[in-house]
Amino acid sequence: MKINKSRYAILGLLSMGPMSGYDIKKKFEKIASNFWNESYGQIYPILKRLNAEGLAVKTIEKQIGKPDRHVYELTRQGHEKLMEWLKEPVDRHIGRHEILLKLFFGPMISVNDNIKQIQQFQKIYEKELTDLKTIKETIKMDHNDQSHLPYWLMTIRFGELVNKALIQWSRESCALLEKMND
Amino acid sequence: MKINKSRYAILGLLSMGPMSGYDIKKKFEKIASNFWNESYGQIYPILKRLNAEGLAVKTIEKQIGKPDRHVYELTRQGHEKLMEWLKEPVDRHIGRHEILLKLFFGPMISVNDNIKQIQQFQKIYEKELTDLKTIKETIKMDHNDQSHLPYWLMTIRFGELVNKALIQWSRESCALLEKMND
DNA sequence: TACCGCATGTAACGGGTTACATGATTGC
DNA sequence: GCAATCATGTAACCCGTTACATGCGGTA
Repeated sequence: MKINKSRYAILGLLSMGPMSGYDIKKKFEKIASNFWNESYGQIYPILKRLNAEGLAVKTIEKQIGKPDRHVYELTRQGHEKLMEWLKEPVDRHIGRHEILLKLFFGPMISVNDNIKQIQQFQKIYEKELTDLKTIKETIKMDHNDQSHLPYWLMTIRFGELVNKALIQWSRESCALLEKMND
Repeated sequence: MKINKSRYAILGLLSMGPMSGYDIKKKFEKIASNFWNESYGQIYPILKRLNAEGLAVKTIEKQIGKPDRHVYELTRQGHEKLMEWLKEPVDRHIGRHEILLKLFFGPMISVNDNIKQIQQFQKIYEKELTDLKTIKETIKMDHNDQSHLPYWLMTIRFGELVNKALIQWSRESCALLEKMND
């Protein structure tokens, strides 16, 4: 059994207020880019389907000088579908980290080349850790009602802990490889 | 630009010795299930392509009472293609953890329902942590040459650190939500 | 008798990204 | 004059899983 997460991601954003496809993309980039993103290629067809299935209603807002906005609002059924999904247990998520695959075949290249790979990997997550600080500030500004903030901060904390673990692993692994070099 | 990781995963396994599609699947399950898996729907077509592109050669081993084995062996070009890829820098990997998406819309359901979600999430990674011990033992048996072992243990260590971080996050988050309940 | 392991493969489907098409306004 | 922002959408891909088809031999 396979469920479409993007569908629920969009349903979820709409639950916080009426929005257009364009708004949805921007919102994800602004406040959830640390763990989620959606492309227009997903968003627009999904909105169409949500509308067809009676989970959202569409209103067209005319604008002058700018294209029309197609604003979607959740129906009661939409809210219910979302809540159902929120209560369903999550399933295991396999990482498929490319660095692990490369390291798995480590002996094919030199120890130094492996060290370089890990160092580059480490840099990615060090940057991510500093980026998280910016997102944290952004969401503290953005939340309209009190209720979302604690949950949003949990997603930040998740990123902090995981990134720190990845950095620690990088340091450990490099140290190990450097010992092998002697 | 988009590269096919499965292709290189298979190329990598073949670099450790001639193998059939069936062997490849079993090998991944046995020694890399903590971070990688491939389905037959990927493996067989990829092997066909590797052969067509001159990266692997195919030999058919007849067996009695069992189906023929189509054994693939890397060519020199195959080895080179693999080494090239191993040296290419890895790119950022966005998690798309369903639990974070659900938590993001946490206020839609009760605090207790959110706690339940996190507890279930935590259980998954506690189990994963104990499973890692088994895999660790398996790979200590399985490695034929000395060279791979340290790298394989690094992939295990990766899992240990990340899973521990996820468990810690679960505990912290549950504690936070329980405080909100009062 | 029924299922599991061995072993190959394909077809259908669903998920997701990227590139493209359109077109007005605003700012450098 | 050029790029960016606003705003919608589609088509072509690639990636990946699942289900199915085939068929022998051993075990419970």
